[in-house]
Amino acid sequence: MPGDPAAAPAPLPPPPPPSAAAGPAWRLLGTSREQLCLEFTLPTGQSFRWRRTGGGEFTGVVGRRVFQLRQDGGGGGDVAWRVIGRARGEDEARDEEALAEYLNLGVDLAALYAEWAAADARFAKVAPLIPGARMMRQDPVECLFQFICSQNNHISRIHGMVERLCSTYGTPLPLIDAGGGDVAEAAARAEQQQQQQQPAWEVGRKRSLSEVEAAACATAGGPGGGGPLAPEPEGDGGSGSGGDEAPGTPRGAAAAPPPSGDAPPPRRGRKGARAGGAAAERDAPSSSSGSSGGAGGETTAPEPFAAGAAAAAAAAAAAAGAAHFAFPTLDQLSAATEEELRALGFGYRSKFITGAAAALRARPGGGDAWLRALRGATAAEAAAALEELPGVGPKVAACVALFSLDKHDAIPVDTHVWQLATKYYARHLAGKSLTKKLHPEVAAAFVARFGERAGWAHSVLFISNLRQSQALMAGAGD
DNA sequence: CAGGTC
DNA sequence: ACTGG
Repeated sequence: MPGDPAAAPAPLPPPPPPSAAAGPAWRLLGTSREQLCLEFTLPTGQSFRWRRTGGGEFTGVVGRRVFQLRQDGGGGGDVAWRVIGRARGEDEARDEEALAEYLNLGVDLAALYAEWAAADARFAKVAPLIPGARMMRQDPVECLFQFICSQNNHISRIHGMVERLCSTYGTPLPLIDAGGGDVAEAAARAEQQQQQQQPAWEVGRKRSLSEVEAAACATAGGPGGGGPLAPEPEGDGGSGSGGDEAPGTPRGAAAAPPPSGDAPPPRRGRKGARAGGAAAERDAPSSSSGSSGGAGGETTAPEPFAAGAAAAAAAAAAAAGAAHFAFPTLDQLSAATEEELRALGFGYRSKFITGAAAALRARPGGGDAWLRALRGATAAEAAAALEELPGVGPKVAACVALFSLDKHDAIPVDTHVWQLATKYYARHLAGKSLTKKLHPEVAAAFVARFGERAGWAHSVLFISNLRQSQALMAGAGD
């Protein structure tokens, strides 16, 4: 047990870098590491929209705002934040409110840890190594489509898919002109590091997540607290970062060379003809595109050019320099055709995306409201409703329920959670194989042990397992 | 062969 | 059965 509180490591730099760097000023969230650890929250599989953009710094989009977050290495590990991009119409005064909601800051995580530790000795043992693993509260639509993309997929690829979905169909988010005028620099930096991050959620990973963890959330007298707030704001200048100007993007659903392999095909940008950020600002108003009830293998082929237009607009904006995009709305998403998505590398998930978008839009009152209303439903109701959508099974449904619909007791059961369950929390299931019927049983086992926020607790255990396996692999030599 | 949904 | 490793 590395628990030596008094052993204050070293004098670490003060919380937020005043205004040394370019861009908006940083502000403090006022949280502790035990309440919020970015390293255990942002890149652990809940969302695929955050990327590392510097030492211990994360950049991601929340709603229609582009946030940057970094954890204070000193004191209690407060989180510094700022907004570097924002859609027109979004009130700056509400930035913090939006972030607080997204991070579920109203929930006292430390108190929950204490409860879970009291209820489970195993949790008590591993939890100190995984402080601040907080459940986020994402937008339901964004969460749903992210996890439809996640099936049968690796994290790195999911990241790419989600990014392509956003840059192709989503609204570009203009960077804030922070008076300084170094906005372009910030954009370039954020953009250049897009392939650097290494999420965790995946077990078989052989990369080292350890070093990164050590840097940010290593707590409990761990590795000297690392150097989170590296005093080197952004000295990294122009490392070319390779060609970002990929030629082909999805044209108007035309015949695009299917990127057979896994090579993440086109990124975005294509020819930077016009500096149009305005063009893509609209929401495809194609009202009801007639498609409905096609929940299955329906191939919608509404207006070919509508999709092309949306894609082209976003592509133009991207080429013009936009580096961040809001997740596409259902209207924007419905402009996508299966062929187009396949060309973008979504594979067989393409029909799930178009199918789910169509099915949602067919819901009375709109898919967005329909999904949001599930926040008021029971976990079982929400799961059942979600599983009506194409491409959504028990696992994806649980992810959406837990990560965006306030179903804090939902348990996404994948093979790793299954192992965890049969080994510790539902021994009677050992030996069996995971079938759809057993999902509820597994979930019930976790709830029985951890209570109404079992989903949150399960996340801590999951991350712990990742770390554990990685540590073993690192130590085993091979 | 591994993961999820059909 | 499907798909990417």
